[in-house]
Amino acid sequence: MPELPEVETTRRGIMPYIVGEKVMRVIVRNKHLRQPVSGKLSTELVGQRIHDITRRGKYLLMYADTGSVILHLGMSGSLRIVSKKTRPGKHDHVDIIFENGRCLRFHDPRRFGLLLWTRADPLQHPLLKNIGIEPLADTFNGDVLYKKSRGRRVAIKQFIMNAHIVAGVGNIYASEALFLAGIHPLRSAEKIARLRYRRLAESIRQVLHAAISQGGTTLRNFVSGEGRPGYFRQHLKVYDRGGLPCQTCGAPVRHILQGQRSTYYCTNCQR
DNA sequence: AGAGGTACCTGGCAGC
DNA sequence: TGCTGCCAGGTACCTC
Repeated sequence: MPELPEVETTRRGIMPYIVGEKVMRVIVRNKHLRQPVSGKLSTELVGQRIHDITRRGKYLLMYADTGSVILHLGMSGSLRIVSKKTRPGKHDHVDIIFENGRCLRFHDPRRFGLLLWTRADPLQHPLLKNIGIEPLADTFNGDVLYKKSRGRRVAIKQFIMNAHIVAGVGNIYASEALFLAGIHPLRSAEKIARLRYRRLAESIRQVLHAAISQGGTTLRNFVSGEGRPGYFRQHLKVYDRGGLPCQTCGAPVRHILQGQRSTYYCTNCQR
């Protein structure tokens, strides 16, 4: 479900309700996520205040008094702010309940998500310390991509979806950014010139910013922290548009599989 | 080191 | 209606 724009939308949606608030109780109904939810999450987090929520790639970091919660939504996860009296549904695995009566509810049917408690710097956690550059940071540009791509024979789409290269670009926005940049998704990363990487970096930033401004993309079931769907779906140029005419040239959008993931592109506009 | 495949898990939908 | 197979927004880990 969530790529960078959806995670960022979630972050912005939940922050006003829980930053500065004190945790009263943690309920873990199902601890079997990507890694088991540690009992320390409940024992240590209770009584602490949340000071800030940041994002690194697709990870959310909730900073509390003596440690942090590392949270990932996986393929199907979402976070909602509900009243603590709201009945939990089938896949509502974890609740973090605050003094103000609000509840941060983690919902994840496929359970590829993650909730960890750490007392150390979360950015130094093994899952996070090797994540690549933030595409929305000032330091991200085509030259960075160009340098990292030398000697990389993988297809460019898989290259930009590699979280150790760029953080947060998932399957939807990889296809979209390549379309905007006019680059064929099967092209080998090492065979793309510096100038084209500059255009690609700009396209990645552009599509991520645009998606965030629309509250992300809802294909099936993404909802923000406040329960709203994302409205970027109607702005998608190629993703999930297989067989439909390219909005630039009219040729049918092609759908292929790359590393078991769907890729969409225009054979005419992307070279 | 890089690349490719596999595993984790549930639900929805198309096709029979 | 019900079964089967495939697909889905992610990523870590294994092998070669």
